[in-house]
Amino acid sequence: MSKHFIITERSRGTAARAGVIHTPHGDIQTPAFSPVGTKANVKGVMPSQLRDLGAQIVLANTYHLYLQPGVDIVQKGGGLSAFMNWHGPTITDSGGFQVFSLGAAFNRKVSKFLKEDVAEGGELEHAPVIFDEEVQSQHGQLAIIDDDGVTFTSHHDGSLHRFTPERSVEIQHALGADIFFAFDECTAPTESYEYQREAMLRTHAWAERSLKAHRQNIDAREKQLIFGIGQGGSFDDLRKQSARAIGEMGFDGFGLGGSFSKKYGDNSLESALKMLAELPEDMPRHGLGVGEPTDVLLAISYGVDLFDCVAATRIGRHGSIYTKRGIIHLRSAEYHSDQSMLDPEMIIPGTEGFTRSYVSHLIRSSEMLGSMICSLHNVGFIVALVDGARAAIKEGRFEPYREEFVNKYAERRS
RNA sequence: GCGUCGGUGGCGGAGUGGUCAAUCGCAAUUGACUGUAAAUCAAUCGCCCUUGCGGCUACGCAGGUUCGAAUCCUGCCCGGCGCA
Repeated sequence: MSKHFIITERSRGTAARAGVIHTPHGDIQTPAFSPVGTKANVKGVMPSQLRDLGAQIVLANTYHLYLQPGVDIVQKGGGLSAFMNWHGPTITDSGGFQVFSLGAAFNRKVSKFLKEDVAEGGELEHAPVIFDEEVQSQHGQLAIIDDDGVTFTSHHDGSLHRFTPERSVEIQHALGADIFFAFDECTAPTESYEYQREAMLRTHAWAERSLKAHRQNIDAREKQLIFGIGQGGSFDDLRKQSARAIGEMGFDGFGLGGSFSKKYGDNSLESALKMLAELPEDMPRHGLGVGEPTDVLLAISYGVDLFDCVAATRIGRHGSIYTKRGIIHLRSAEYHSDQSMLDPEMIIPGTEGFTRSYVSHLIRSSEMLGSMICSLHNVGFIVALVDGARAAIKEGRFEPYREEFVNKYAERRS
């Protein structure tokens, strides 16, 4: 069925597999990690460096590029890949996650109309806004969901916009990534069963519409792959139901939807991963936002082929790096005069020769080079980790590879 | 030497009779960050302990006024500026 994805090796004892995805911009050896370049750039890392690290794909975001610089600019630049001078395979996320992160579906908070939204006559002056107490202190406001789509205000200028599945697909066609996602509604694992089910069903309906919109564009369907996203939160039956529904629609691939932040508990990822067993075997699976080292290996063991995650660049920018013995915070006094190499056990191309003391100084003094070095290291670390997993799968030793890494990674915590 | 302004926590700088261990910023310390509204955010930041709307010592130094002073008065020390 799907000529674009071929599984070449399977791991014994786990669902891990290695394969290759064919795209117009080149083949992707899977499993593969995609650094996140939300606004058509991986923060602090040059495309040439990404290539040196062995990164094969970059993921960008529909919501952000739509608002800035605008789809037409990206299009005139030759499409996402050329525009950002990457020239390799790219993925775009649909904007569905923003529906969530902008506050809307956060923590089952009741949406309410703010006073300012209502004019004297009692009529809405502009779109109502979802109000969320948890994010209120940091951010203002946000987006509102209905069955047809999402209305939101730009975080740049407050202007009003609306995304529907059709609109998201249209924008993603214009951006021109090799792989893109159907518009979905992401939820927190802490949502109630009722809401989780509602959001899942809405996501399925949006998936159908996204797929239809994609198929209607004869040009785009030749060049781009569309992945449908499964949801269901922390409920096994919903997860399975969602996987089956999305798996049967005829998508080119599957996106594991959700938010797996630690604040939702340690098991939210693993319970969601079980849904993958319900999918057609030869369907490529993408773990959306899965990127902590041990999570990546866990996901691979469940048959995930692609990943993207902001963590590598975000924690790097904030001065933390992955090591085989866990995350370390370079800002810490512990490393202020530590003359050892950044990570003696994992030397990433481009970071050779930098000492912990030096990078600690850069971070402490807010020099951007510090953030760049740490980001580069972290992206390289995850790419290498996944490369290692791929090699291990091919050699039939994925489980020992994973076990060794996980054990060592946890050492430091005690 | 005279005049004048000023001396507050690691630094900068509020406070100008009471609820001040002292707003705030920086630095420091620790932590968070998983489809990026994040080069962001949070906590701690005089000493002691049984960590409590607890005890103690603090606002250049020494006295004084007052129920009560970082805040008012006197003297001294130090610094900036001006005049000699």
